[in-house]
Amino acid sequence: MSKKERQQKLLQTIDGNPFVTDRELTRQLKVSIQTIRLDRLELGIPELRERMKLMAEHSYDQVRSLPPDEIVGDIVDLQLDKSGISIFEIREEHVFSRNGIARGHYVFAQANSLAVAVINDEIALTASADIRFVRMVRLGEKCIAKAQVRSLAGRGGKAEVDVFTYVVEELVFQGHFVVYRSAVEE
Amino acid sequence: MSKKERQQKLLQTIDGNPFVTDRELTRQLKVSIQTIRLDRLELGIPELRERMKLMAEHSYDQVRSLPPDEIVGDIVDLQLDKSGISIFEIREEHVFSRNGIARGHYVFAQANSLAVAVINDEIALTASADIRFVRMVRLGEKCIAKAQVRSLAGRGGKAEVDVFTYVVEELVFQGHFVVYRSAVEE
DNA sequence: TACATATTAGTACCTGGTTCTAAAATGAAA
DNA sequence: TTTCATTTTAGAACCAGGTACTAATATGTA
Repeated sequence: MSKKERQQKLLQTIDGNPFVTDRELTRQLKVSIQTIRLDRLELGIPELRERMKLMAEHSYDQVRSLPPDEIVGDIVDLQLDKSGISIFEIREEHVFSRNGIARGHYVFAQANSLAVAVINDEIALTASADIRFVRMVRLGEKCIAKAQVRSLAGRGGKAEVDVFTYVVEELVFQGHFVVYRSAVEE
Repeated sequence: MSKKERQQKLLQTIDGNPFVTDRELTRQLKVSIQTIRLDRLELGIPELRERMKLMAEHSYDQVRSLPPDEIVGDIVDLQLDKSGISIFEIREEHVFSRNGIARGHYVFAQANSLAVAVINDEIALTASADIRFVRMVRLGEKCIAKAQVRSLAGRGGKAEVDVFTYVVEELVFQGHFVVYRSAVEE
């Protein structure tokens, strides 16, 4: 493998998983750790901790600068174990090309992500869900999902989260999620 | 200032700025660094790097939405209006970085895609669904989703599709989908 | 005065690096 | 084949921001 190829692969790998350490990269690319570090230097890729810091700052800024009605990012408001709001714009790649209607799983994914994000626990996984697609969502529409934590069992229990998704003022989706939460590491 | 008061202030300070180091905290609270660390220990506040890592993972997991693929999973068998089988392998990009467990919406997306694909109609949209994540799916596992059409109203009506997803022989997901079908172009 | 609690000090050690120097391997041109 | 540049590897010193542990000293209070 040439240097160019390796650096290409390095970029891809780190892009696919930014939490990878140099040591893990040596195993994947079969070169010494010094080479990895020279490559990162040449490519301008910061070290793991710096990458995590940048991501953390970015998300922190996002949640901080909560623009009341402006549409910017994904999660615009998050009160752990209480509520959250996320915004998702339906684009080309989310719709059936035939009719411009959003595929259900994108609308679900937004709600599911939010339901999981709002639960303040190391591990939060969806256990079950009861969902209803109230009306079709079309290309270009902005889905505003609002989550409310309804009940919250102690650590290691289950939480119930209701999510309502609106386009402007109109309800397009509703879901009742049971989220499994646990601090255990299995 | 009492211990309680100080710990209260510590919580507030870190909450207000999670990127603060212990050294900076000593300056603000006028106690030794050991006291700061004992306080963090008692309050269960992780160290700066761990805090940043958690934030980064949280936002990263959140940001990762579904791939812009038309259909999630490979459909390997399809008998329109009857049944279908799709295979989907859980890879890096589908799991929570922290624990390698698949995000629920991918498993849902596979089932949803299949439920829609199995309906032989110009437009087929998910109307509602009742789903259950039976067990967690892990990195590298192959999900085999099997769909069965249960009932089929005439054109313009609703169809009911059951999807069961397995890893090897083990059931990991089950869902009952109500799919809206229509030849109308609205 | 005695005792418990709280605080401070100091050391060894950890991860995941940076920075620097230097040796070895590899490849291509003369 | 020799020569030279590039590439790769190695190793040591050092860094931030900690943890874990031991031990000494303050401080309040009964």
